[in-house]
Amino acid sequence: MTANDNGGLRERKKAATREALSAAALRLALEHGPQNVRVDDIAEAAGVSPRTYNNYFSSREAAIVAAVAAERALRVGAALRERPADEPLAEAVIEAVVSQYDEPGLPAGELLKLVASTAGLRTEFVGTVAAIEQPIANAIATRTGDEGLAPKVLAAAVSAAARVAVENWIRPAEDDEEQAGGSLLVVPSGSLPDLLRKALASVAPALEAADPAAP
Amino acid sequence: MTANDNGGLRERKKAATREALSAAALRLALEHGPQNVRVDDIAEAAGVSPRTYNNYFSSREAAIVAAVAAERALRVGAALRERPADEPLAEAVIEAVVSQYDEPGLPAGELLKLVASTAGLRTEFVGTVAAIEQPIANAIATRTGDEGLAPKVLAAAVSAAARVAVENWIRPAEDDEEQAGGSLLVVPSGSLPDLLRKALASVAPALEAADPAAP
DNA sequence: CCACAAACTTGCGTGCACGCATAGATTCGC
DNA sequence: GCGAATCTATGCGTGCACGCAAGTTTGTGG
Repeated sequence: MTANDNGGLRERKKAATREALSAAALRLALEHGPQNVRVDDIAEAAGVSPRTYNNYFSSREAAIVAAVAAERALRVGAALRERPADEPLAEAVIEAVVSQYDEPGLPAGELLKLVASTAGLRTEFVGTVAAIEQPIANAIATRTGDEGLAPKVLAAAVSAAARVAVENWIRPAEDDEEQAGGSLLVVPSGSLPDLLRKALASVAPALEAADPAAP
Repeated sequence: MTANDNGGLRERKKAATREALSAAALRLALEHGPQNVRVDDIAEAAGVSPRTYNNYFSSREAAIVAAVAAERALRVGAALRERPADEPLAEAVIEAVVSQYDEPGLPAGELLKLVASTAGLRTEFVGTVAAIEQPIANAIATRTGDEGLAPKVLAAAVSAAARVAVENWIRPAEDDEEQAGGSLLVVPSGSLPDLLRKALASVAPALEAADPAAP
C-alpha cells in the first residue's frame, strides 16, 4: 500500500474537505447567526455539493461544533493509556478526562456565547462528550482485565458525569435564548476543569471499587 | 375549574389520541415491518392529520416505542420515593430501577424481535431509559439534602448504567439486521433484571459514598 | 347561557437527512 | 505504467420534523 491511513492523497483530501466545511460553518455561524446559516450555504462556501456535506456531518450543527470540539473526546483514550500503570484507576481516568478539557481550544468569548446561547449547538456540544465512553471502556477493560459489563458501565458513568459537568458549565442564563441579543450571562458556574473534577469525584468510588491495583 | 388535569374532556381526548397513534403505529409496524410504515399511514390510521402526529411524537419511531416503553422510566421516581427512608440509598435506587423493568409489559416475542432488529427502534428504546435520570436526581437530592452537582451526577451515572444494561440486553446477533428475515438470535445475555443488577452494582459504591445514612 | 380566553388541529412551506445510482478519483497488484 | 478494485462526489427523490398562521374545539367567568 502506498498510503492508507495517513499520508495518502485521499485521506488528505478528506481531511481538508472536513476542515473546510467545519471552518466555513463556524465562520458563517458567527457572521450571520447560527439560525441563518443553511446547509447549502456551508457546502457552497466550502466548495462541495450539499449532498457531500452530509457525507461528512450528519447534522447542520455538527460541523459548527466540530470546529470547536476538536476531537477532544477521542484523545481521552490515548491520554488514559499514557497514564502510569501503577496510578490508581480513578485518578488516571479523572486526570485523563480533565486533561482534554483544559484550556487550549475550549470555546470562550464569542465562541462560547455562540454555542451556549443556541439550543441546537448546545445539545450537539454536550453530545460530543459521549465520544469519550468507548475509549474509556476499552482502557478500563485493559487495565482491569474484566471482559464483562463492568468496564462499559464504569465508562458510561464517567461519560455521564462529564456530560453533567459540561451541561452545567455551558448552561445559559435560563431566560434569554437564541436571538443575537445583548449580554447574556453564561458560564457562571466556575471553570470546566473544576466542574469536571467535582463531578468525577462523585463517581470515583465506583472506579476505586473496580480497581484491581487497590482492592 | 371544571376540569384541568384529569377528568377534563380535553385531557381525555389528548390521551385517547396519543394512545390511538401509538397503537396504530405498533400495529402497522408489526403488520408491514417498521421500515414500510410512513408517518402519514400512522396518522391516517389514527384519524388525525400528519401534522398532528408530530404534535404528539417527535419522530416516527417514538410512537412505536411508546407503545412498548409504557412510561416505565417515569415511574422510577415514584418507586424511589416509596422506598423506606431508612433503606440505604444504593439499595433503594437499585430496587426502584429494577422494579420498573421487571416482567410486566416488557417487549417479548414478536415485539422484542421487532424492536431489537430495527436500528431506529432499538436506539429509540434505549433512549427512553434516559428519562429516569431527572426523577432519580430529584429523589437523591431530597434524600441527601445535597443541592450541588452530586445528585445530578449520581443520577446520570445510574441512568447510564441502566442504559448499558438495556443495550446489552437488546443487542441483536450482530450480523443480521433489518429485513424481516428468519430467526435472529436476540437477547442472549440473560434477563433484563439480572443485567440491571449487575450493571447497577458497578455504580453502587458511588451511591454508598454519597449516602448520609451510612457514612 | 353567552362571550371571551386558552388550547388543540390542520395545512402549508421550508430545511434537512439520507438511500440509491452514477460518474469520477485514487489506490492496488502486477 | 496499466487495468481493476475501491472509495468518493454528486444529483435526485423521498420522507420527515417543525415553525407559523389560520380555523376549530374546549374551558372559564360573568
